[in-house]
Amino acid sequence: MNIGEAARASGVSAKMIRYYESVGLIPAVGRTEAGYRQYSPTDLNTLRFIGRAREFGLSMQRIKLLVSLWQDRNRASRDVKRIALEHVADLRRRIAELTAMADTLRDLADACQGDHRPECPILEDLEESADAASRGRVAS
Amino acid sequence: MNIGEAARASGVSAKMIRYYESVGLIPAVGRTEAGYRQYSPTDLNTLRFIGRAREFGLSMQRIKLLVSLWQDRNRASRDVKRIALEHVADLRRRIAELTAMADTLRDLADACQGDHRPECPILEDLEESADAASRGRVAS
DNA sequence: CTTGACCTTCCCATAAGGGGAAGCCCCACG
DNA sequence: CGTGGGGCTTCCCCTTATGGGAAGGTCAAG
Repeated sequence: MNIGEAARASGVSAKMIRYYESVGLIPAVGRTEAGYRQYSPTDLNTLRFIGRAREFGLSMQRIKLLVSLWQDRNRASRDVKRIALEHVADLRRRIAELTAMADTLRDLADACQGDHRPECPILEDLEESADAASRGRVAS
Repeated sequence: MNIGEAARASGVSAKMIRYYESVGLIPAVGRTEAGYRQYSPTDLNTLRFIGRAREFGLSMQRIKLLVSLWQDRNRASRDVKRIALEHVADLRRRIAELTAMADTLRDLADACQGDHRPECPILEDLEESADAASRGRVAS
């Protein structure tokens, strides 16, 4: 199976398949005499696994670990679970950051008339808090 | 004021100040005969404004718009509010994505024993759902 | 045998920075 | 006066994960 067919069958672009190979996420597959990469059904499963893991937002680093565990029949589920929970913790941290941003900005926008007049609490906050924020940084 | 002092006073690194200048987010400031950039208190305010806006996760694009509105005394608060609300919407979309990832992964991890045994619903899901996901992509 | 679809590698670009080298500049201390 | 250390300049490379595209080789259908 050529890379294009593997891409269509796995949902991973040919570009990314080559990239995953280059960074060692997947082993280099066999080639035809002309140099075309050849993919087996087993290779397809790996690609689909990776594509699915990407949908969970897992980093290449963690996916690399997961793939090796996935292929190791003697793995301990403990190790898999740890990786998953680390990622969940990362996601929750990121969600908390974004939520704080959204809430504050939403509050400011609520206080903004949003009409033809120039007065706007959003700009005032960005301007005024800047002093406090920079003092905070200097002090820390 | 040299760039280093401006960086300390604004909380924006010298590296980023030069970057903001290079991408046109801030105008090129004056130079000494030796080529050193010179910053005025007004320039500092702009830098602090930008730094604060970055804390809200706003993109360079939107900050560029905000800075120009901020400096335009005849701006309409409507325009400012629109930019802020667009960003809030972006944040909420991103939050929803991350939340879905975290919830699903957390559910899978909950179902995983996390002991020495190899059985793990996390890996099984990544493996099995891959087919459905790729079929979904092919069909769409 | 040509044409077009496919494959290869290589380079470039993204957003928002960080790291660091080479070289010039400035000031203070001895 | 001079020298040393710290500050400034530009330039280049690195990051993540991905897309775009050029130049050139390959394969299969007509």
